[in-house]
Amino acid sequence: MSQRPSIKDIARLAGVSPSTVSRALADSPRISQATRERIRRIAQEVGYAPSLAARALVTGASPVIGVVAPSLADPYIASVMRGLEAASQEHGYQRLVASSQGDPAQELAMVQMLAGHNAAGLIILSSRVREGYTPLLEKLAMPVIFVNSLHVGDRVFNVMTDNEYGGWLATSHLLRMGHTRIAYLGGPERGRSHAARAAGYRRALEEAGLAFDPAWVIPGDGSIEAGREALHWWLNQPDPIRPTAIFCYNDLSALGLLAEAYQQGVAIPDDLSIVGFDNIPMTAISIPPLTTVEQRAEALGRYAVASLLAALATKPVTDIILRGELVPRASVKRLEAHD
Amino acid sequence: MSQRPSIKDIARLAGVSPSTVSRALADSPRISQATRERIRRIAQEVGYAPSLAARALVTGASPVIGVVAPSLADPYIASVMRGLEAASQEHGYQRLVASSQGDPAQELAMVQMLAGHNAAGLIILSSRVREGYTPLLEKLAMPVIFVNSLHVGDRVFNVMTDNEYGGWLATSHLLRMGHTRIAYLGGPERGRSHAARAAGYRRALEEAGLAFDPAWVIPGDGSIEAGREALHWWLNQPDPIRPTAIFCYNDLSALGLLAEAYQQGVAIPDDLSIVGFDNIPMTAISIPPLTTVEQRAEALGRYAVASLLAALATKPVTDIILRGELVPRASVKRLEAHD
DNA sequence: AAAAGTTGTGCAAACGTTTGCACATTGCGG
DNA sequence: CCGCAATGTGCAAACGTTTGCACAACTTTT
Repeated sequence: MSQRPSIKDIARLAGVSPSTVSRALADSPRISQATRERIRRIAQEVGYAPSLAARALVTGASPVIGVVAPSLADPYIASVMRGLEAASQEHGYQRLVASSQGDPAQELAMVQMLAGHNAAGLIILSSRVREGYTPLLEKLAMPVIFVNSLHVGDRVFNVMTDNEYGGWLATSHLLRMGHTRIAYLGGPERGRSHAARAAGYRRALEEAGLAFDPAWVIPGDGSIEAGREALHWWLNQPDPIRPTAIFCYNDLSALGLLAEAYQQGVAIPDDLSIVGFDNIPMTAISIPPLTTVEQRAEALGRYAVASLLAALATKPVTDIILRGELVPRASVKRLEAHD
Repeated sequence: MSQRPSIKDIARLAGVSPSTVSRALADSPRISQATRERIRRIAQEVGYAPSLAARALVTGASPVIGVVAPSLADPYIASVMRGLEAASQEHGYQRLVASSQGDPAQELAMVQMLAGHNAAGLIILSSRVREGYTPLLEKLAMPVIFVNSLHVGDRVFNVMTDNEYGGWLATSHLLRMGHTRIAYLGGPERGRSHAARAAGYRRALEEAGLAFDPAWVIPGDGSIEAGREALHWWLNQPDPIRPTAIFCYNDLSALGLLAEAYQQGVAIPDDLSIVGFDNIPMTAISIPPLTTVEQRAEALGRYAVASLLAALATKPVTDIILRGELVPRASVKRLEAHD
């Protein structure tokens, strides 16, 4: 048996027509119990696996969900993937995963490719494409779910973390703990999440009657390295007006900051308080454990699949916005009220 | 344009036959320059994207590599993925990724499914299936590369870390640093890597004239939690003969051990020395930075793709074994030689 | 005992490509 | 002016499924 067995081979062995085999395997009610079982048994014996390509061709859709992510190395993405993974598995869908390396052009190319696979639908994580999606999305015959970006279109839906709220939450927490000089370590410039978290940071400050100072928005890209550099930025600030706290775009850079602080002899949280974002697994075991904003990444993934499935069933779908909670740990110090 | 345009639509618009369109798009030399360009232009205009399902059906293979991994949440797997990702992208292959949640039965099911997609080949990471692959592999019409497990078959090849050597390396390092009471925190029981690392651990001990004591192989599964529990195991050992060092199956559990030690007031490395395995990014920023064995995960991924491509081109392929190096950091203390 | 329904099966078309082969047109040498 | 190669294009089969329709063999109703 050098070639994979096809439905015809089974038909020959069972002495029936290919259509009967197809129906027997698909549990059609028009097939007698006896035939069904005989065919099933033979299929089992020869190790039959249906050609999904052929099936996709005739039915016009295959049971795969196309997933595009900017990177697979990011633990936050990994968590979303887990949610996607679990939820899609439960519904018998597989995933075709492509990563765009954070490059908008690549992202568009990946989407084109996945479309060519007759994917049932697309899930796009943290898109780096801002404009320029619309013409492409219109050509796509399948529904598209964006996770943590915001796009509009005919069969386009969104599932997101309320990043503005998250940024506000983190900053408010620092304010409540008595901090007034709070910096923000930013994320990837083109990402929407970064802009929203920054906006929440700004709103919290202004609500507290504090001025927003663009000089205290530290450029970064969400990497460990960016966190290390942020610590040096901090060290270079003139002492009296130095920030007492930094809210970081994500946990990864917060962790980098923590590590560098340890090496440079800066005590966290005594000299400097830190808040992260995402609540990745590592934050629970960092030293000190990191105060952060839960982002419910796994839930994000599950909701994305749920929305896609609903769209496929042409049920009504609405955009979903998830609010995380603050996870207070040990990287923030309560400051005395000075008077 | 509600439906995706097909080759026939283009043919009609260009006033030629579908076959001519196919050839023009495939750069066949039998098509005149003029026709080729006209067809190209039209295809561009209508936003034509070929149906990969149809192509797969007739050519019998599609440009996707099936990848099976036990989990996507593991940073070591993430690194291998990055290598796979980059290398396959470079050669125009896409990846269909499925995760088996560490369950052998699921793993087999995933392989079946990927076969149904006419994948060009399969790459299987850290397989949890020991026997029982052979009948399936024989039916598969495509080459299969196993990463960090060991299977044999007609078009089956292996790319692995020399885990036995790695285990030996880690243990030898501890011995060289003066430790004689060394425990091993194990990994997933069914995984081959665990067995090999344990074997290396044992060999190093025996070469040094020390007895291997099965009671000092702490059961674990490579999770952060397993590391935490290992610390409590250590605390429960009677003091005079307590191990002075633990070699951990992977960095993740070593990191968990570190965190728990910090919480319980156990000083690393003063009270206890730790060596991990994998050299995941986090080890560089843990406190203290973790001594570990580099596993060259990204290289593993690249080599896997390279082997697969070679097998597809029916070039000779040999199994590849990668040796990592010890990455000495600060989690191991040098013990005085007691004369 | 004929008509009508029920049950199980097969035929053939369709999905969008690729590709071996045949055909038509052109230009060339003899 | 005929034959022949070279060049460009089309026809039709094939890939492995699914599915609407037709049909045969029974079973039930009248």
